[in-house]
Amino acid sequence: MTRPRIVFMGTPEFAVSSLAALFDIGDVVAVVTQPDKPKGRGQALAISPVKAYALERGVPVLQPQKLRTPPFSEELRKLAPDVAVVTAYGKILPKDVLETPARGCLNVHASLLPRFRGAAPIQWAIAHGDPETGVALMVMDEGLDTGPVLAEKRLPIAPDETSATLHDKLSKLGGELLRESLPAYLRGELKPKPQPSEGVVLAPIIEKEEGKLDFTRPAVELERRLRAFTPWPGAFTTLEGKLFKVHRAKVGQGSGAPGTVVSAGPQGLEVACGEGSLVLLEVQPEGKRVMTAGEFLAGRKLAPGSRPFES
RNA sequence: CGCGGGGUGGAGCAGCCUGGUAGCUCGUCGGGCUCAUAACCCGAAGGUCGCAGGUUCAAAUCCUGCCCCCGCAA
Repeated sequence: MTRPRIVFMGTPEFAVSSLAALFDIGDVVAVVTQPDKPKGRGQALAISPVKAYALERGVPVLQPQKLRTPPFSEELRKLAPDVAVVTAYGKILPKDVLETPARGCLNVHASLLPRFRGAAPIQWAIAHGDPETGVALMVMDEGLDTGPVLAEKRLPIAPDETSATLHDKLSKLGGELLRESLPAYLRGELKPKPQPSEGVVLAPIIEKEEGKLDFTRPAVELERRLRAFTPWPGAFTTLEGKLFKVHRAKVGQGSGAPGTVVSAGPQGLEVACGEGSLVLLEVQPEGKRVMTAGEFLAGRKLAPGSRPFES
């Protein structure tokens, strides 16, 4: 076929490399992204990373408030797309939208389906302690990440992986997956393969509360969650009523009543957990910059046996 | 004008309210002790207290403006 007409839908940084890949595959006739929203300390209106990139490439940008009223599918139909590619758009697509592109809507999802269906697959893959994850290209249906899979690429999860690092790797991998598989799909060479009914795990959107450190849990779990929820919402507790963030920690062998300080020194601030202990390495008191546990302890003595955290 | 915390020797903090000798825990340098150690002892260097004005006999401390860092929120 001639160069396919592609409509891209996506919003955050993660989606940018997918969009970039599409320019090598066909004509990107429009980019759909979430409306501009106030962001940052000054509450200035910010455009999405996808919009910024689209503007750079001179592609028309659509930012519908709603996909149903007025019917977004009408606008989409006028673009006569051969296919729509969706990467982290942030909204459920209604049926009439899914049916508008001639070859359907494809989704780049950041997990090995059917594991981690949902909004936060990267985070949950780390939180679950999975040894590997990946990206999947699937044909969208009306369910939540339930469509048949066309192709996937795998990636090991490093022991010190955070969602920040994994996010970048998978984003890039998503672009590669599109370059390799989308042309083949458009030529009719890829067969959608229904997801197995076994092994389904949901990856619900992360709430701020998820980052709260519960020292009654095993240290291994807390350490994984810390990495999973970096950079957002992070791992935190409170110290004298003020927010106390933990940016880096490792599992230790100490023991004691959950939440008590096992040891405090240049090597870290060791806190007893339900199982084992968590050695806090980099922390950040509210209003302060990130600092090592040693630096923090130089100005704030925490005696072993005390229980300063009020989470 | 979205809310809030903070800028004090190299690091982290106290002092500011109730102006008048710049303190603490580390680090650094020199010396000592020890089989040894994140140890301990002795001594030393190092600060225009973010910047600019103002009030005052006197400002880290009170007042005004500006710069920078950070938390919340999104």
